[in-house]
Amino acid sequence: LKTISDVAKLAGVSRASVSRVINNVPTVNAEIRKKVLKAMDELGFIPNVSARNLRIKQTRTIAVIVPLISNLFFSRLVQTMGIEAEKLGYKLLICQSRNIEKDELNFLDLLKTRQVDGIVMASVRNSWEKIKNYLQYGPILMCNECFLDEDANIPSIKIDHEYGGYIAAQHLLKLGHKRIAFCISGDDSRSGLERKKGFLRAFKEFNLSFDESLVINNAFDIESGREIFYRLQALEERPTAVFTGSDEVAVGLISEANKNGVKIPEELAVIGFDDNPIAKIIQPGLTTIRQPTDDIAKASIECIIQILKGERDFNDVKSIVLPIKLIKREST
Amino acid sequence: LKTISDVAKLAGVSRASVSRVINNVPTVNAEIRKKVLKAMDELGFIPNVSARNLRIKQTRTIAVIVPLISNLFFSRLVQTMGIEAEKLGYKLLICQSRNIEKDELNFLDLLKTRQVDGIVMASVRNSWEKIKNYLQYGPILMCNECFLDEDANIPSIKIDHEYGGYIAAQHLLKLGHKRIAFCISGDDSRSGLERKKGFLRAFKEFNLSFDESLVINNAFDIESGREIFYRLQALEERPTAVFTGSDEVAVGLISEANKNGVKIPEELAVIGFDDNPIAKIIQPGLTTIRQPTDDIAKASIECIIQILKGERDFNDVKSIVLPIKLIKREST
DNA sequence: GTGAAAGCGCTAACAG
DNA sequence: CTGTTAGCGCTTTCAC
Repeated sequence: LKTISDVAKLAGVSRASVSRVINNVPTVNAEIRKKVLKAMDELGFIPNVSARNLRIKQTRTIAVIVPLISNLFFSRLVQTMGIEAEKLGYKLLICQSRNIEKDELNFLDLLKTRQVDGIVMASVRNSWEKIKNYLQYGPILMCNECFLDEDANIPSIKIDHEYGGYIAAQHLLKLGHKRIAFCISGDDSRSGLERKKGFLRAFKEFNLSFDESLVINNAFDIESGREIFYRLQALEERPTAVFTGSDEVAVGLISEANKNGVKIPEELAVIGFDDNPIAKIIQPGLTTIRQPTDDIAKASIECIIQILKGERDFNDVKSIVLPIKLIKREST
Repeated sequence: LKTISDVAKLAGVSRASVSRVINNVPTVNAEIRKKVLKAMDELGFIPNVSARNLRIKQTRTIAVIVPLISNLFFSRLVQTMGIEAEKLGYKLLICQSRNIEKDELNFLDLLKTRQVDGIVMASVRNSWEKIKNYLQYGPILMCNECFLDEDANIPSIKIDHEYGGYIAAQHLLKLGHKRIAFCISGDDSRSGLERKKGFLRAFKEFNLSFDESLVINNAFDIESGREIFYRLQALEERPTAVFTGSDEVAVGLISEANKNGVKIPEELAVIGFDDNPIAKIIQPGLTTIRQPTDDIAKASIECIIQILKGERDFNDVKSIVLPIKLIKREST
């Protein structure tokens, strides 16, 4: 494998000149550029990126932390992030924390060890206390997640989860539902708690009280949706509607309802979150809250790259909130 | 940010000793180890991985090339690969080629530029001629894909696509279908062509001829499944069954059939491929060919890492074929 | 505009 | 078992 010195020797110039040609420094004599290019071509020279990284103290790589990538929302989010990063000349390293705090910290260590230039957290399990220690090593951006701590001071690109919970509840309450189950992905996820706040706000506006026993944790995939159906059926006082927090959970739940002859929405109304393609596939079509997934992904990547390039100051970015809306289909 | 020299100075030992402690070299005096550890801790020392990579000429990173990650099959594949790589101490860089030849080559360049140690190709668009030039820079493994060229000599972990096409066709032919549409993901994908071979073999066994006008290209997601439904409906001589090549396509197609009152399987039988969770969600349940996605992913990662560690010789690995099977549900 | 030289932070012979 | 030494391949002042 050839190095910059081999090229310099063959072209009869200095290594510095070769480096300048590689990096498209404009003030290089056309003659030299030509000779260098020719030599590079002849030798099949390819610059060694590790060496370059060491020297410039950058990797042009950013990490994104998600729980698991096969989740429909996250796979789409990460797909768009990857394409966007690529476009801007960066690599995206996808890190699956599986909601394990320890793993999440290990991925944050990528910043310390200089393996990535910045991190986008599309999922957080650790406390703000823990996370903030990493900020000294590079920029961290929250993507659709948040800290409940008042003093958490970190830029975030997200939707208004509180409002999402609010419009979901409002929609169901307007339809006359009074007992509504509320699902949270993961165990007390923060965005889930935000949504719950909005949910409760709607109940308050309707002068109704929410039965806390109807909160269901760890609802994150099709399989958990199936289980939740049976759990709800087993209740003495069954709810007449359920907010699932994700389309995947909704779809699992509806599928099981269909199998058991429970009519949706007559016997149980279902509202999802995200608006994935499966929301249109299931029968009946799923009413849901649409998230602008691609916009969230693009904005996150653009933002962190701007910060890395110094085009934007980390402390100036506060919170960017993207719009959501209710998509009415047949499940409510 | 502290370096190994800072630690050495504080601990009163040489940089080499610090390095040995970092790398858990066993032959280090306990006393020295303790002093070094203490110094590292005091200084908050974190080794710089770029420097290490440069020195050892490795990155402990492998790349996997897929078309797009939000596809249900690939997101699951890559999820498992990521977890497996992590377990074995490697990072997985996910590269989305979007089926663009140029992009695929750009990702292969990661090998040349020493940014990754090896590559797993879960998708190939370029010719064997092009790909083989990259083998001199590091190991490349095919994952569920293949080259049609006779002389292509490269290890691959995959299912028997030919057999998959065969059992799908056989199942439908046994049910009495004679006109069956055949979908291929992408445009002449290689695994798709393999499947078609098996498809034709079954026709031959039944002494039937296959109508080439029933081949449909570029079938890869839910949306294309929808379109295919209408395309099939528009035909003069409609097929009575369709092999979609993926569950996503099948589900899009069935969804549209339901909407239009076309009875599945009475008016149109549908068979998918993969056996994703959505196969059980759609109504009627989707008959499909189950791929051992997780096994494929694990075997691929294990294999390439063994090669990288020198525990296995690149040229000894031939082809590893994993079993598939027909899952009968209600759509056929 | 170009080259010489220093050094990014780490590891691995080698000698002791 | 430990320290000295010599780079890995590249970029970037700083003179010229």
